[in-house]
Amino acid sequence: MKIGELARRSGVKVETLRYYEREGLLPEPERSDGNYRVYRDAHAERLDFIRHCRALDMTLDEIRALLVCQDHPEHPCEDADALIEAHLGHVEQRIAQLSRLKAELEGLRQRCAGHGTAGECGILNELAQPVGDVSRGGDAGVHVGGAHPRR
Amino acid sequence: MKIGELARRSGVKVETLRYYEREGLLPEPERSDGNYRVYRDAHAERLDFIRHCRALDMTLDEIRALLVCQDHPEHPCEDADALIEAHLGHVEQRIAQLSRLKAELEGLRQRCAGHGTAGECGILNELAQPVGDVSRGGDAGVHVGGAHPRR
DNA sequence: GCTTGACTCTGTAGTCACTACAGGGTGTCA
DNA sequence: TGACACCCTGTAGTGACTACAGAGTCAAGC
Repeated sequence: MKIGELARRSGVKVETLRYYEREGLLPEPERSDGNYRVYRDAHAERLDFIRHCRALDMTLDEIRALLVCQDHPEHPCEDADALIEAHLGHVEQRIAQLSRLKAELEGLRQRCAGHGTAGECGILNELAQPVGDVSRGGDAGVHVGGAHPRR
Repeated sequence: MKIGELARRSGVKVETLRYYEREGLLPEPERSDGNYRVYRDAHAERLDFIRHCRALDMTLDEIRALLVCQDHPEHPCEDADALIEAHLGHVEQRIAQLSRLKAELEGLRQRCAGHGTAGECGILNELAQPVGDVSRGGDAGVHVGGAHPRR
């Protein structure tokens, strides 16, 4: 199948497929006479794996490491286990952090009735205070992103 | 005060201060004879505001919008309120999403005892399945990042 | 054979919020 | 005069894509 069909089947954009190939996640497929990429089912399956991992918010580096495990089924799977464990830790940390943000935002919201001037607004006045202990401090190694989309 | 002192006081790196100036978040300070930036207390206060907003995971665009509200204290503060409300929604969506990921990761972890080969590993086998309904679908406009740090 | 249009190719640049560097200038102290 | 800390501008790198320009390929219809 050509790249467009793989894209439609998998829900991954054509540009992203080429990007994954450049990044070494998808092996280079054979080429047709006209230099078009020709994918096989094995590519589609590997892509399922990658998509599944990305849906779990893993980085491409983490996925690369898991793919190495998958490519060596005779090796012990401790590395894969450790990676999932660590990633779970990151997700939990991020949830805790966002929960703290949520609490502060709810507090902020309550400070304004919504029909005064900006000068009297409790939200703006509160934000003008130096950062409290809600800060994102301690992010080191969390690797689970913030509140904004990446696409 | 010079840029280094403002950086030390605020905990924001020198390069980031210059970046905020380029981005129009911090007004251009006056310059000394030697072309050094000379900051006043008003700059430090505005920086507190920005830092506070960043700690709440707002984008620079959102912060810019809030700064406009702050710079016009005579205007009504509805825009600021709406922005906080929308941002809170994003944070809540992201928490819900990460909670789903967490549940799936915990399920994955249970599938492997951790002392077999990669070929038998329940984690790797599960990841090889196409993405279920855990996908990040519906991200549109969430703008609260994933599970990885941005610095 | 020719045209149209959908598809594909490579390569480059943009996104966000910084961060890191190169190559130079300034200020202060001994 | 030299050493050193600090500052300046400008450029490029990060991750995971996304978007585009300019060119080539392929099948269908005339």
